[in-house]
Amino acid sequence: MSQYESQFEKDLYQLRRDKLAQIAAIVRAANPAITESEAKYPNTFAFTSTLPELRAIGDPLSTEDLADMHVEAAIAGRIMAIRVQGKAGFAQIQQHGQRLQIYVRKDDVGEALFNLYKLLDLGDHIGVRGYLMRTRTGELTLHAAPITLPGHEDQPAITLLAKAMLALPDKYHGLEDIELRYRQRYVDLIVNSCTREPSTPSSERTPTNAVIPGAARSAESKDTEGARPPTTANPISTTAPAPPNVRETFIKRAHILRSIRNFFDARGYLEVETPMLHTVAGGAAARPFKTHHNALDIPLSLRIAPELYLKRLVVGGFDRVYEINRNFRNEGVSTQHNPEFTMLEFYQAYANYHDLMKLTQDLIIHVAHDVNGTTLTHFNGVEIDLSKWTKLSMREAIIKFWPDDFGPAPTAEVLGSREALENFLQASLAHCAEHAPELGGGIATVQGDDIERHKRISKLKVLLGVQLVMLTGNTTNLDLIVADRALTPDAPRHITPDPLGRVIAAIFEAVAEEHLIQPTIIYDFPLAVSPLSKIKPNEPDWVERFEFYIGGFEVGNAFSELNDPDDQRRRFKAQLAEKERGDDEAHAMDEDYVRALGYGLPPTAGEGIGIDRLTMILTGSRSIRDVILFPLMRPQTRPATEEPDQPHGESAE
RNA sequence: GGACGCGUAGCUCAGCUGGUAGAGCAUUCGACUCUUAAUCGACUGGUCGCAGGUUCGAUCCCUGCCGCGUCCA
Repeated sequence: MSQYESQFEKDLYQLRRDKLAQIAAIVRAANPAITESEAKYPNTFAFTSTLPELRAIGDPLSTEDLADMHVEAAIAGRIMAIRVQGKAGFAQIQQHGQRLQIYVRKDDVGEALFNLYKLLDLGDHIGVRGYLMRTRTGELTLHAAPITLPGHEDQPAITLLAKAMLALPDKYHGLEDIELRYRQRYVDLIVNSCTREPSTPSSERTPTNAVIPGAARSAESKDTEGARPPTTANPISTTAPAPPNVRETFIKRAHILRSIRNFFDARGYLEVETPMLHTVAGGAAARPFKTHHNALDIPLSLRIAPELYLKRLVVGGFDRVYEINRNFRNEGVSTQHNPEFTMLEFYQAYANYHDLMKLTQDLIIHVAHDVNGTTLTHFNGVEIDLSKWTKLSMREAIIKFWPDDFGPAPTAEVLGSREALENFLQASLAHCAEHAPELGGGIATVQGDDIERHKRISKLKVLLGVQLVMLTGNTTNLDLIVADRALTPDAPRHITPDPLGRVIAAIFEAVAEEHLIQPTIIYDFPLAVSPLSKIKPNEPDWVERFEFYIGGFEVGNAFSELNDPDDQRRRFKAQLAEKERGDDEAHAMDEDYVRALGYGLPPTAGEGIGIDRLTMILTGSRSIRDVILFPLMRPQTRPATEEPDQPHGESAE
């Protein structure tokens, strides 16, 4: 397979090799001591300021100030715009997500260096020495010229540091193809990391009021990475939604992780790392990735959760532990799922789920303030206030969000008995069929808002119909629900019914989840879906567990941990029975974990929070792939093309 | 796994129920010593995702496949 994706690319590569050789010749003519390879790919460049640092110095200063002060500097960065006009030229250099213009004039740098400048291309890394000035239009600019700073005397005003052999995408539109942005994240980061607005200062007339980038940020944010002016939204965008500032998103992600660690460190939690290679993948309901250890010749699974190991540590006396790392679940990809994702899990001895409800709110508010400076965030066009939380029990949520089209909402009693729920679901489906008959004729007969309503109703009809089937085990009445994969018309007439708790949990997801946009804690889960949680003192079918939802999806999951080894063994056995029934996400038996509980797990509460999803909320990213640097993609099959000549005889690496 | 949508130059996109493809930017060459989506002039660049089918003729219509996206599971 060719290393080039097109003839264009191959020609360009050769052209750039030629230019690189010419540049090396110019460099070596000026200084014969420099080797060919050093001239083409220098080892280093001694910059005096990062580009954001230099802008912080220069932005507040007026044209006159700059002329008086003669601020000399050496900077390094990537060329993101270049314009040559006769015997002078401008270029924009990008570093740390910011840009600074440079001005190169033949009179100042000499003929040889100006020839070198003309050999530069979009995307090249260069080092520039010079002094700050403002152009006629007021833009802060580094005027390339010899400088007198110690160590920089007699050094060239322009140094090529690394040549771009491939062309950057359109300088105006950038890279908008979503697939390419994920596959070639490096290109995405280059071109979608900076507002394309020229760095025009507000300071020409009122230098004292000028905004210094970074000055407005919180005191603990000392890193230049984070130092950006607040105007990061794409200012040029007119119609199409521009790609987000990718760099900003991932800087924020790092900030979120740092903030979480600070939060837990300050509360006496120990950060630990537990195995990712498991002999028994447990701690969650999910299918694992399977792999194999050669030397030991044993099958292994990538972990689906660190839960059981973290609780072993609490048994061992680490009363407060947390872990932030990758989990792997062998499931489909969507805007909310990536097969590998980052999870925070933390455990606290002598606490229960009520304590964690409080801690969760504190954590989210802490992180939001740390990272965004506010608890307000925008997601899917909705403003979310992360400081205002609602609490509903799962049963309350079902009642509250029960859709009108399905008649009156169930009562608490209905949700307490199989027979009552069966009768209720039958009545609800009948009510829907009777009161929304105009929507039964297909989507072509409905218009406008009704289409959305129709979609919602038919989706719910299927989901609730399926739950009725799962409740009774009777699949006879399948005409309603053939859309469901698990229940095709070929399914057997009678199947083993689901436990009541499972049906209730499924009904909750169907009717309530999408409404949980503002932060909401849903507490008290059915025992049937919670094999690791402690039972509620007065309700043997319900456990002390909550999940919290933001933006319409689950972000975290927490419970008072089951610490009775006998009960835990029974629950695992019940899960094995589920597995026998065909539920391949049922929990596996973990004998060693039960043994650990045998030594005594103190009363403990634990929680898992999806870091990717939390990052989505805090950065307003609609897709999980926008907060994962390299989301899983199917490998691309490039057409094989002949590659006859390799001009420089590359070694096979 | 299912439904719908998308795939045209390196990038961003046009392309009329069918007649072998266009623009801007980038590239290349030329002019220009304060430009900033620089400007002006000239040129180059394509197996129209892949494979079949219908047709005298397919980027366009049909089928299958591949990749991506959105929604659903």
